[in-house]
Amino acid sequence: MSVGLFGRSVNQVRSPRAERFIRLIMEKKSSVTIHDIARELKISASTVSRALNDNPRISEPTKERIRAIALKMGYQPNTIASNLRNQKTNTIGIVVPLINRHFFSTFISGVEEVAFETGYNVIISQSNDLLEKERKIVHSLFSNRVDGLIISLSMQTNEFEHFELFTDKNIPLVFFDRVAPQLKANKIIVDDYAVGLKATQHLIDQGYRRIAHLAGPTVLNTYHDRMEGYMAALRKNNLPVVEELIIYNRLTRMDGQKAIKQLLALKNPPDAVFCGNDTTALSMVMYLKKTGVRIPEDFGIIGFSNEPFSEVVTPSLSTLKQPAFEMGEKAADLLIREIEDKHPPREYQTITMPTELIVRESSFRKR
Amino acid sequence: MSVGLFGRSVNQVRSPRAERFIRLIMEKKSSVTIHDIARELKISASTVSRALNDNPRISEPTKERIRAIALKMGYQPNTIASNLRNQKTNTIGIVVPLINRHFFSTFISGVEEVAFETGYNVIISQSNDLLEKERKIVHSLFSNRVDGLIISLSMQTNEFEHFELFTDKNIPLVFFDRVAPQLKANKIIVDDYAVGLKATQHLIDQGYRRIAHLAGPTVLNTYHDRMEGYMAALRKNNLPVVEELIIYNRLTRMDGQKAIKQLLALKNPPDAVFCGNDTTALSMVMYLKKTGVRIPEDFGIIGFSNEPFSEVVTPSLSTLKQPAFEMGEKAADLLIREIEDKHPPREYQTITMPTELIVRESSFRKR
DNA sequence: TCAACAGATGCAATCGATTGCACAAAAATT
DNA sequence: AATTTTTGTGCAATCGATTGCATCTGTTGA
Repeated sequence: MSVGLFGRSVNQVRSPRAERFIRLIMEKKSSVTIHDIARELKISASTVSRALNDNPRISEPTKERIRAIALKMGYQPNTIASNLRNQKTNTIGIVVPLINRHFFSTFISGVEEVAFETGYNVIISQSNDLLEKERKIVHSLFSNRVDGLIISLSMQTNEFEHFELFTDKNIPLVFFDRVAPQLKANKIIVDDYAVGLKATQHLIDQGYRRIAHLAGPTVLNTYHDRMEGYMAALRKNNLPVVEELIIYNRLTRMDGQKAIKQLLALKNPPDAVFCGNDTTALSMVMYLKKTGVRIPEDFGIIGFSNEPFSEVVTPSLSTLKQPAFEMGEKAADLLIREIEDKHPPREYQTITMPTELIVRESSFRKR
Repeated sequence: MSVGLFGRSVNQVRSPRAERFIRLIMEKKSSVTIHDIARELKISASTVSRALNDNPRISEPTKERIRAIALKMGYQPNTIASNLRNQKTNTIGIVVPLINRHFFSTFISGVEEVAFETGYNVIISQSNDLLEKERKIVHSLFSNRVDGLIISLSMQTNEFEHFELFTDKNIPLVFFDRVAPQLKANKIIVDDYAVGLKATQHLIDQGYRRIAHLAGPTVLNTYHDRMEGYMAALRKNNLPVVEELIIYNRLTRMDGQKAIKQLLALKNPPDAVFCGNDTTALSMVMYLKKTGVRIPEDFGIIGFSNEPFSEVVTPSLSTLKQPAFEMGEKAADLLIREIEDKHPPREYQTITMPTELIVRESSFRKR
């Protein structure tokens, strides 16, 4: 019996070791583990683990020996194993509608920078503005046990059940840009109402009197609030809010062109427009140039978000700048802070970032 | 003794369960595991695992019961545990110099799309063009046991030891855009020599005769090859290669402005320039407009990479388009194929993607 | 009636790092 | 000299999913 047990124990120890050995020598395929180091130094894996984590319970000379051998053997810790044991992945997930949009990629860049400094990895996914894809991604990121999630909703998102995976388990969640008011969670936004107000007031200050607005889907807070701001500015200046001067669409380039045609076709057309983004503002500029309307003399335009092209078109585009990079930094900061301060019961913050009115040629006519 | 042992065994078994139970009920903090499902159905975890993986060894009725309960209990698999056991993470790493550059973010978008379809996650990092950060990232991605890596080198990268982590263990690696010729690995590039040739030939065809070139750091293949192409085109047309007409710098906006000033200050200045990127081409256009030089009549300009702004500046910028999105798709495809076809001994591919000459106003003067 | 076999399920080890507890040796205290 | 305290290590369980092998039940065929 005793022999049997011994035999088995040899089996347990030897056979996998032998296999590992073969793999190591023959294919160089496997990696060095703390057990390999332990065996080499005839000590236990616990000690190796503690030494490499600089645990005070291990003596300095032992630590030295272990570190030296670890380096020599080319040891690289297996983060997966560590993650499993620690129930922590040091990874945060980001979901954006589309990675290659300037605002989003700049935002991500900000997140990544803070995350890297703090020792976090970033897993990025794009929802392509599809609810179904967003759902899958959120599930997948949960299964990958990200420590927290930063997300801007897809255009289609109108229910939020998939986020309960996170909220139920108290996994930190930060929404940004496109958020839903009913969600109890942290949010990073800009004051879109103020954006609408500032943009419209600027046009009024420049002497435009019949101002149109091209809005995105107003189920999204960001477009809704901007429109409210636009209307508030008109009222404040005793200008009428005219139904036919407000157009709703998805703010693509084509949408911009369609909208400007539609506006100019009115029997009483506008003399300026506040566009929901720079893309549509740009397509209007192009169209107006082609048709010989003078900007800003006959027609004023202001966009939103300060795309890279806005500064360099002719005429250059007035717009409002959102601090994308800083928003990313802030989001990462907020999220990581919450991941690491586990104790205090959650209370949700909404951080409003400043926007900056950038006046360029497309709306600047001195009186 | 026996009581002692029993006591201990109770401790081992009960105490964690009890703790889990408390967490589950009180804080809803923990997750459902296959063991929870197993206990619920009074079967073993193995069976649950097999059922959820649709293993034929489990009978259909049992599978049904397990699936139903799993759904009801809100089971979400723990990918970490699975990864550890399977020695596979279904994750690929991407390293780019800067995420928020149009070419890179579009490339990433392409990678992400293919990865998502194939069931892979993507971890993204930016090197900020710093070798030291690139090293850290590569180590970190290795420790996270990514199944493969896609990378464009930082501007500083002049040694490649850190990639041995991957090559030694036969972990697939794809370089793109900025690659090093000495690396034995898969590569996705554009034919930069052809780029230089096409751009320069186009300027010549438009009647420009004294053509300058603004090049990036020629240690990088991409800039080197482009310059070679430029020189080849001149020679082919019996035009002299003039030392002082070739300027090397890092291709920032400022660099572009400095370069055009320097060129115009020559006693025999050029009448056209082929810029290493659109950014510098743009800053030249801006400068020339300001100083009253007519484009394209007096001076021709062509850039590279077709940035979003290139189409919309006045005059619009001639350039060459690299298929960023398609390159990303291709890279992901190549990488994943290699991850999954483990058997065939590696042979390295270099895939050259087509570029497209886009002629716009900045270089188009019909004769 | 019993061996041979197929089908369904369970046991226990495994992936690699971490950690509470136990324990031995050395140092400090009385 | 005897006892307590400190210091340094090791043992074995744990995280959750997977899987080779063993086991059990029921069926088929000789």
